Amino acid sequence: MLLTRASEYALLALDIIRNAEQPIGAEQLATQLFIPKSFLAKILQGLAKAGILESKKGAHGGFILVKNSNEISIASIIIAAEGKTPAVFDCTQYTASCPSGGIGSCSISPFLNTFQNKIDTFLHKLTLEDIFTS
Amino acid sequence: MLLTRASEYALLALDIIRNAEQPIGAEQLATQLFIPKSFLAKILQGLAKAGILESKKGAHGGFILVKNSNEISIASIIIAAEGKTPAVFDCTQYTASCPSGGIGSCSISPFLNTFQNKIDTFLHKLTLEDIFTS
DNA sequence: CTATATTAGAGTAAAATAGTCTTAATTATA
DNA sequence: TATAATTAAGACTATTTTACTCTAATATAG
Repeated sequence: MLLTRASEYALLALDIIRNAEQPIGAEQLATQLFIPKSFLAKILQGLAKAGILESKKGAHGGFILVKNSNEISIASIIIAAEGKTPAVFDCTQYTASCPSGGIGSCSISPFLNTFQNKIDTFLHKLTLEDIFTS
Repeated sequence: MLLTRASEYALLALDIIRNAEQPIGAEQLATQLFIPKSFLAKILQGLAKAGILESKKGAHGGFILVKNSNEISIASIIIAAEGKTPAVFDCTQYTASCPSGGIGSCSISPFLNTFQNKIDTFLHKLTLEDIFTS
């Protein structure tokens, strides 16, 4: 699979956060979504580090959006949630055993690159607003 | 990652097979590509079952293409190699714990479906000939 | 008949996924 | 200022997937 549960949870949580007026805590989000709190908390931390969310500590703290929904790309959300760009196939992971001489020089690299670019472009053009207002 | 090594090896092997006149054995392909023979053999079996390759047993046996390169979609190759369609995110895998009431009814399903369709379409339109003659 | 191949299926080691748990830091409010 | 609420950080763990291997059976050219 291209995406893991981290992206799923991130997007589900952001849909709630974007419609809220006040900061929402990890616990409330987790309860509302029926997902594990501590795992969600980790994901929200990542979104905050990426500058997508602002976190407020202490009583009545929680998370709020930093920008408008239409200024947040789905790509940035997924990259923050996954910790990396979602890859079609990552040759660099197998550096030591690349059948071809060097990374990116085998017969299937052109296809892999084209495919990856399609995905990157799709995700960068889409915003948080786009995917929920269909 | 969307694809695993099975797809990588399948495509690399098919590039060699399509340029050959005679059946090529799993061993020769594995040697030529510097990849494990028994693993490749398994993948080639899958391609044969899918009707992409014809396998010939016994001495001087091996694998040959059943159709022309431009009649074999990349989708069919990848599905045969992976044993399933490459999925963006497979909700059905988590049936028991779907936060939303039912599969396909949560707030991110429209996005997931659109994304998946983009990928499916891309892979179905591409043929084995396309990806090597660029 | 025999050497050469694929076929089928079980088994396995390493890595990734999907979490948990604990301790520390911060802050609103009584 | 004490305290309850809340995020932050990092180590730890169970389960699943990936990427294989191995063995025995089957088929076939010569």
